[in-house]
Amino acid sequence: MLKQTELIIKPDESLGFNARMTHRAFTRALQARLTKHNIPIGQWYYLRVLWREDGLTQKALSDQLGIMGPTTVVALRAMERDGLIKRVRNESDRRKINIYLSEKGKALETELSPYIEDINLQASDEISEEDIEAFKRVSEKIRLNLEAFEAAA
Amino acid sequence: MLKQTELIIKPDESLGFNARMTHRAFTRALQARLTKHNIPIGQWYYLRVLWREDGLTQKALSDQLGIMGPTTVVALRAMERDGLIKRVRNESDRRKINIYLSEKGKALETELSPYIEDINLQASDEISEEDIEAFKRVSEKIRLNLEAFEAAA
DNA sequence: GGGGTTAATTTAGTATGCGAATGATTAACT
DNA sequence: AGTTAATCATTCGCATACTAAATTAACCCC
Repeated sequence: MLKQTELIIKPDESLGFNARMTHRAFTRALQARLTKHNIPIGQWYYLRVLWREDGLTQKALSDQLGIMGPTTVVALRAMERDGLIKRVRNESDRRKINIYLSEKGKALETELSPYIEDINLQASDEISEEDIEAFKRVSEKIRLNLEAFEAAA
Repeated sequence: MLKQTELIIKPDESLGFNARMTHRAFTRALQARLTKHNIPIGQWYYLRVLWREDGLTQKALSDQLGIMGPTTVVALRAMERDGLIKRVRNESDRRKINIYLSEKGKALETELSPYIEDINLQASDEISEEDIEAFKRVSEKIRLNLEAFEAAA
């Protein structure tokens, strides 16, 4: 029994809803795979960056991932506890802490990194190259638009 | 200092990363506006559906929004506490609980619903109609692809 | 070189979200 | 009718993520 006011955008047609659902689909897919290795998805993000570039500071990690500092602190603390990383106070600027992968953390790359390839491959199945490009292009433009919007307010 | 293995997909080029960042941009934009009205974003989702169709069961709300039952329970409990909804045990099937907006909950529609319009408008600024359609089309296809993938595993 | 500002990290508090397990009720099947 | 299965809501424990505020360290400017 719908109300007469059909003017309200149906949730499932809005850009925000689409972004939300798509993000959750990726998260679920990835989490399902990582659970087998006892790696929470929140740690995966940091591992992935560190595999490419070891020794980053917490700030640099946060910035690259678009994740707030406090969230990073909690994730990295757990990762150190689990022996995936070492946190080393920077000697030339003692405000900073550099994050280095342990052997265990490095070794996970071979095991885990195929997942992202798998998932991206599956996700883009039967979607044209042009559409994939459009998706990325629109994603980025939306982010820029909303950032500009926030900045203005 | 990048490692020589450039084979790993850069995070910011993967579909998953794009979906994640875009979702967060929407969330931030919406949250900033809702905070002024003391409405947590987790309650907004339910309000939005109820404005269109009042009296749905918790299960129906969860399904429409793609949110798990336990999350819905917590959100609706807070909403009842805040006087936005009434939870009424269904008489013909006493397992169900129907959710009805209070006057206060209904009244919020006029105040809050413009936001989603604003944000969607801003988000889609300077993006062609075709690209918007492609974004939605790809979003949905990705979800279907990943669901099929999960089901297979 | 002191005082104020900025930067990086941390703590505390709260909200959101999931999976697994449980309770309560109804439906389905002998 | 009585047992079993399915459905809806809930509780619990944990992970993720934010804001606000505190802490420590570095920088800058007079």
